[in-house]
Amino acid sequence: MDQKTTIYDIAKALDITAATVSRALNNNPKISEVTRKLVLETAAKMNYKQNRLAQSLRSGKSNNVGVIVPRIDSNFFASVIRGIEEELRPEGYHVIICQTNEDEMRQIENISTLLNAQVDGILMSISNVSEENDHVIQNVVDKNVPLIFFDRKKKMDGVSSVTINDLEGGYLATKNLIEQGCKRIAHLTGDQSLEIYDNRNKGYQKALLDSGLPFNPDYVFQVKSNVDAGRQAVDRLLSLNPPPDGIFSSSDFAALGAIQELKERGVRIPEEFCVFGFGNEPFTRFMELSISSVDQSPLEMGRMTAKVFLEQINNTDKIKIEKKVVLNPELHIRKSSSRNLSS
Amino acid sequence: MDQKTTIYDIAKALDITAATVSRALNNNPKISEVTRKLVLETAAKMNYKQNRLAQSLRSGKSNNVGVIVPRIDSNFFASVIRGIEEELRPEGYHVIICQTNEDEMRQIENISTLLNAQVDGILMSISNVSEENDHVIQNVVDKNVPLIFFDRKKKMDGVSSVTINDLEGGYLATKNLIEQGCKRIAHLTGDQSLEIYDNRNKGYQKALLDSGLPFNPDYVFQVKSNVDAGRQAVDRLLSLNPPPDGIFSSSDFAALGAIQELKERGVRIPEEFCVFGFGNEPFTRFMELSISSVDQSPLEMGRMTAKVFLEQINNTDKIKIEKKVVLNPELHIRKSSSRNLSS
DNA sequence: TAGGTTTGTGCAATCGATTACATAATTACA
DNA sequence: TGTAATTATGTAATCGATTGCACAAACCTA
Repeated sequence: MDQKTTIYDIAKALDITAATVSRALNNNPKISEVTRKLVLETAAKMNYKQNRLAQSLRSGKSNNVGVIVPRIDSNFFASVIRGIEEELRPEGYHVIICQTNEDEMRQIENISTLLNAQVDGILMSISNVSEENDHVIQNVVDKNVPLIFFDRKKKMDGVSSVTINDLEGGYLATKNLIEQGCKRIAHLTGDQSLEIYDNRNKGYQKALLDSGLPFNPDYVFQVKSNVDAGRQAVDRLLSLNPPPDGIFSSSDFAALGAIQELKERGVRIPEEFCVFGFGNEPFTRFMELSISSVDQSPLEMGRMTAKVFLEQINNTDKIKIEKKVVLNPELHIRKSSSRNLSS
Repeated sequence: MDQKTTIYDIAKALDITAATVSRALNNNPKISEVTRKLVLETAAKMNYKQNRLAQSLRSGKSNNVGVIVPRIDSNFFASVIRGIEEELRPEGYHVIICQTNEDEMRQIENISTLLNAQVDGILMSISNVSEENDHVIQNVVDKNVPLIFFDRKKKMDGVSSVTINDLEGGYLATKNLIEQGCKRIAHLTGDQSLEIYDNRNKGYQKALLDSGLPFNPDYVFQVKSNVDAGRQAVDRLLSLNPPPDGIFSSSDFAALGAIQELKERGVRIPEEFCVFGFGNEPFTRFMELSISSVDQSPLEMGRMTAKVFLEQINNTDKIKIEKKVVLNPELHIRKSSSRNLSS
């Protein structure tokens, strides 16, 4: 009853061979119109569904692509995945999701099981950079399985990547704060082993330098990307002498925490203190005191990542393409950094 | 160079047959310890990776599970998927993501391609209810492919589902508004063909009834789940005579829009007007005027959906299990519906 | 030492679809 | 009418792993 009909069943029904059925179904020009029609009709009648597994085994293409992210329940990653899925579905690919939870072992496991599953490519945002990881990732490259990094990448020969210009994002956000009149801008950064945070930090420093403002290392805190971390950072920042009058946070969540803490302490935003976040999380624009933030165009990033993969998989040359796409960050300037400047 | 080593390669290297290699790798007790060790060592040396496609074709199990959602970039669905992935990964399953974008044709397409790909099960939140869809979904059941609905389900024999008690959620939220002293509570609902909205609506009406408050059809609007829809609804609600003094919205986004519009019109929340949302989106607790909302425990829903699938797939009896899991909604009462009651 | 077990491997089919090559049937053309 | 060209289909191998059955060797047991 839940028997699946195969081309053999169709063949038997029509007293022909499976080869003919296969050819008819694949529009092979060598098949007569009569037979083709007969096969198609019978296939429909018998409710035939192609078995992709068999096809994949034969062709060596699974039509599956693995996507590895730290977690899926973050607006950013979910949006990237949406972009990837929308771009790959029309091309006949299925998207397999793997989460690492920022755990190195899981990342290694995921890569390994994806390779076992014969995925046609791996699109990933790395969680961790370590020797062992390097080894496994290099393995993917050696196996000639297209690998594309997005957002959180890793410097590797022969690996394409799609990122945003984090340095520019950090630069522009900081510049905005400076233009608003902030003189002592603090920075909340993240795990420095990840390029994204390092680059945002560099952008921040470059902006200070370009504007002739001093760089004060005491104003830079490495925090987790959550609300509490932002609150705690403010707690410590306000105890400094002099305290800062602005924050560029690499995380919207930390920026929110900072704002909450500042408000509780009676600091007026943006009049006395400006805040700029990063990530353009939905809540940043929903707040009554909306939060300025750098948009990473995750949807576009996902689409682009998928496109780079498609280019790579359809590339028949023996020369490997190494493509580095860098998207431009976009500033969303909102109330948290908008003083009414009259000058 | 990117040649993949197969069990035949290992067999050749050791001058034995592939059958023996396969058995050794699968810890078949009929293999001598000497051979087993030799095979394992050689496999490691040759960097052998099992080809899951071949294995799947033979066994008829792909170890892939398809998850169909309207969209992935929503906090709710992303969290459910997180739960599903975390529960299924340890069991050796991969999760394939499909989005329908609420488009019926795409839903049909997705189901179809997932079946072609020989997934071991389909977990879905339906986008649409139509004749054609019924047909395709029934097809899944007939093929004996485990099918589980989550959140947005459909009444179908033999299909398990995991939902929350939406009626109870609507009831409790409305009750809360009543307890706060609201006398004329409006309701923003969604597509009535979806059970979830219908049930929340029913819960709302039941709460009114139980409390002896009149039900006024003019106070019920069907809206899209976005901010603008909430604003427009308030625009119309306030023109009624008498206008309502509270809103229970089936969507957090509409609730947010409603609040924004009310504030702009100078209506004080929660003093003059209370609002209760549904979904417990992250922003609801981040707002300065935090929004009361019904939590759907999406993570738990995802986990439970995966568990029900596992039970079903591991069930060897011929009797089909039809399991209906209903999770309890949890109220998160926040400022938007918290008057300081002294009585 | 003959006959019966046990143990470890090999043989070959199977899962379902595809395709190079072979071949039969038909048509074309001189 | 005979031969070449064309057309449509069949044969069988292949993708990689698994497994029922067969079988040889070694080990027991009376």
